[in-house]
This record gives sequence, C-alpha cells and structure tokens, in this order.
Amino acid sequence: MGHHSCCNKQKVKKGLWSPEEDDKLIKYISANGHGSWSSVPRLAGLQRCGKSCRLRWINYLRPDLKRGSFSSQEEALVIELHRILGNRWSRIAKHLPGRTDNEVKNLWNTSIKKKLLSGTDGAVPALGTFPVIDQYNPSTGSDEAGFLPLNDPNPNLILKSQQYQLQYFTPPITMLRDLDHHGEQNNNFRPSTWVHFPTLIPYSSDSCSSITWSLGYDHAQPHDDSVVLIDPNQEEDHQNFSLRSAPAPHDDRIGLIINNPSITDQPPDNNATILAPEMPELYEIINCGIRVGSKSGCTSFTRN
DNA sequence: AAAGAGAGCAACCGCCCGGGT
DNA sequence: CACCCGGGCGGTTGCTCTCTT
Repeated sequence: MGHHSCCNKQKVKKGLWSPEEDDKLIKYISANGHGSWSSVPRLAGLQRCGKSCRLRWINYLRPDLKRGSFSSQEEALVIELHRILGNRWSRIAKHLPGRTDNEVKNLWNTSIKKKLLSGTDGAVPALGTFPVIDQYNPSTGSDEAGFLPLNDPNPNLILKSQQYQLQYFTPPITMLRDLDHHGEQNNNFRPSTWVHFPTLIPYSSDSCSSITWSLGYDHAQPHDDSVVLIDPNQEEDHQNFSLRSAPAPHDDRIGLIINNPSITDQPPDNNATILAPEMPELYEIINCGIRVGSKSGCTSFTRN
C-alpha cells in the first residue's frame, strides 16, 4: 500500500541528497531523460528509490526552476489561485513558471497562512497594486515584468469584501505569456488577439452558492451561446474555454458570464473595456478574481 | 557566546489513479 | 474484472538555519 517495488529494496538511501548523488542524477537525466523513474536509480548508479529520484529532480534539480524567495506578485497570485483551487498545489504551481508544487505548498504553510490568519492586511499586496508595464517585450522575456497596462482601471473591479488582496485585477503578464492551453510553458505566446469585455456587472443567481457575474448588459440567458463558463473542479486540460452554453443559474459551477465579448486584433481601448489577451488561464483567473460573496449574501462591487 | 524558539524547506509517506496484463 | 505497477499529488515530518534572549 503506497509502497513501490523500487522502494522495497534494501540499501535504499534516504534523507538529504549529497552533491555527488545530485551530479549522478543530473548527468543521467541530461543524457537519457528520465524514462521510467523506477529504473533511473539503477541506471544512474544511485542507491535511491525511483520516487525519491523523481522528487529530487522535479523539486530541486530541474534546470528550469526559479530559485529564491517568492515575489510579492507570486504570493498574491498564490493566494488568489488558492481561493479557487484550494490545496491543489500542483495546479497552482502550473501558473507560476519555475515554481514547484512543493514550493507553493511550503510557501502557503509557512508564510501566507500566517499572514492571512493574523489579518495583516497589506502584508501581501493586492495584485492590482503592483506597478504596471507599458508592454510585454517578448525579446526580453523578463520574468520581472509586471502587469498589463491598465491606465484606467475599471472601478467595477474593486472588491469591497476582499480589498486586502485584490482591488482590481490584472493578470500577471508572465502567466499570460508562459502558459499554453495545457499549462505548459510557451515562450512564443504573443497577445495578438484581444477579447473586449464590456463593463462588469454582477449577475445574481437564485442561490448565492453559485455566484455568477456578468460582464455587461443584461443577464445571460441560461443557454446563451456567448457565455464562458469555467468549472474549477474540472481538469484544466479538458476546459477548452470556448464560448459555450451556460447551465441554469442553480448549477454548482462557478460561472463567469461574458455577454458578447468581441474578439479582435485591435489593440486595447482602456477607456471602455477590460482587456485581456485570449488565454484560457486568464479567464480562470478573472473568474477567480471576481467571484465574491457568500451564501448569506452576495457582495456587490463598489464604485469610486 | 550559548541555548532555546521559531521559521523555512527538503524529503518522505500514504493514498489515489490510470494503464497494462 | 481483478490485480499489479508506476506516476503523481497532498499531507506531514524532521533537519537546518536564523533569530532572540
């Protein structure tokens, strides 16, 4: 139960990895790939369990890992994603290039949890409070990039009940750039297509257990074709994020209803719309950012 | 300077799931 | 259909480092 054949062998070393072991593992995987993890220890000459090798590689030795402490932006993103996804650390980590589920988990358990429990507002800045950049420059590929330009942020996105972490939401450019539809890194992404969202207004459902927000105009009809729905319980890979029919308001899924979003190749018009590159994760994050309220009462947005 | 407390983090454990037989 | 095996994930542990007294 839970034991793997490769781990039952005697002479399997446990505990911290030595530099020599790391070196062996790096050399082997660099040359051959990991293949079957259970065979890696034998082929690499390690007295380790295959699972241990896999963990060591994924959490520490992988060349694409970003070492060092989390930035404030990353912390805020973790908080926001945790609100939708819960303790699904691997799913959260997919939105943080170079970070592992273990790192995210540790961050949450050691740092963020305490900050939130102690109620130290401002300890983790709101996503929308970070500096913005003019444009993402693909040639630089800087991970230090801030957020999409938002010179005139839509006041409708200011959350009264959750100002401690989210005043108005703009997606981290790194998330938009680095992930393709499968959550994999995609450095070729360029926001050539834009989705123009109308003004955000709340969509009240019969039961506040399912809180849905409409972006503009009237409430979406239950089977309006121009609706984006995201099910946080569904595997991301199976969410095509295409416009599709919405279920009835009593559906348990969290819904982001977008009425008639227009998809164009025109650059953003910050005065009128909320703009975002056409990326699945963006929809998910936006969905997260604007899902507010509780069973006892749906919180409304406030205006300046 | 030493000891204790607390924080941070790497790694293990146990479970679940999917594929193969 | 049942079983086995490997991969993956979340929870937990325990070691190490840093800070405080």
